[in-house]
Amino acid sequence: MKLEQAARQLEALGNPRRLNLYRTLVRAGEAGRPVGYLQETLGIAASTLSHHLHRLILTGLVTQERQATTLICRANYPVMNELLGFLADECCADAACAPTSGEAAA
Amino acid sequence: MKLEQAARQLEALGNPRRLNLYRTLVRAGEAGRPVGYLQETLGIAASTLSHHLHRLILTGLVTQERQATTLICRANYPVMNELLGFLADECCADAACAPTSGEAAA
DNA sequence: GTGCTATTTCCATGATTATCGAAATAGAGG
DNA sequence: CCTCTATTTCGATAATCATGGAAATAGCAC
Repeated sequence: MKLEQAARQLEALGNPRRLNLYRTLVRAGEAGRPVGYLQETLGIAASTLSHHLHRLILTGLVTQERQATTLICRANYPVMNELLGFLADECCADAACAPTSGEAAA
Repeated sequence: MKLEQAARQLEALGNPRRLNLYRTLVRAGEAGRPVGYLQETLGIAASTLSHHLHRLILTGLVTQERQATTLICRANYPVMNELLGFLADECCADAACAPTSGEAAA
C-alpha cells in the first residue's frame, strides 16, 4: 500500500465522528446499516453525515449498496486489513520491533 | 482505549508528512533519530517539522530524549500497539477479516 | 561572560475541514 | 403525472491545520 493512500485512510478514521460511524458499521457486520439509521444513531444533520460517509467511501473503507430508496452502508473489511497490514509492517505490531533486518532504502 | 484518544492518534498519522516521519522513526528502532536528521531527510522547514513532531508527541506516538543539544526522537511502540489493538478489536472481532499480510515486508 | 549549534515558539497566511439548512435528486408507488 | 421518503449536493461560515521565516530558548564549549 502506498503511504499516501494509508495517510488518507488514517485521516478518514482520525475524526471522532467518523471513527464512531465506522465502528458502528464494523459492528453491524455484513448486514450493514442504512444511512437513516446512522443518522438517528449518531444524532447529526443528514448533510453532515453524508459528508463524513463520503469521505469514508472515497478511501474505500466503506461501501454502499442501494436497496430501493435506502442506501445500505457497510464496512469494507479487506481495506481495513490492508491498512492494518501497512501499519503492522511499518511498526512491527506485537514484538519489541527491533529492526535488525536493516532498514535499507527509504 | 477510548475512541477519542484513538481518533486523535489516527489523525496524527493521517497526514502524509507525519506518517512518513513516523515511519522513519519506526524504522530507526530504539536508536531513534535526532530532529536535525529528520529535518534533512524529510526536507521541510525546521518549524514545520517541530510542529508535526509536537502533534505526534502529544498523542504519545513519539517520545523525545535530550542528548546534549540534540533531541532524539523515538517511535513509541506500545502506544502504536494499543492503537492497532483498538482497530483490530473494532474491525476483526469476527471472521469477516482474513489476516492478509498486505504487502510483504519491503 | 560570549559564541555556537540545535530546536522550539511566535506570527502570519493560505488551505482544508466540519457543520448545518435549504434545495435538489433518486426511487417507489398511487 | 404527482407525492412521499431517503439521501445528496449546494452554499455559507467558523474552526482548524500546514507552512515557513524570524526570533527566542536550551545546552555545550571556550
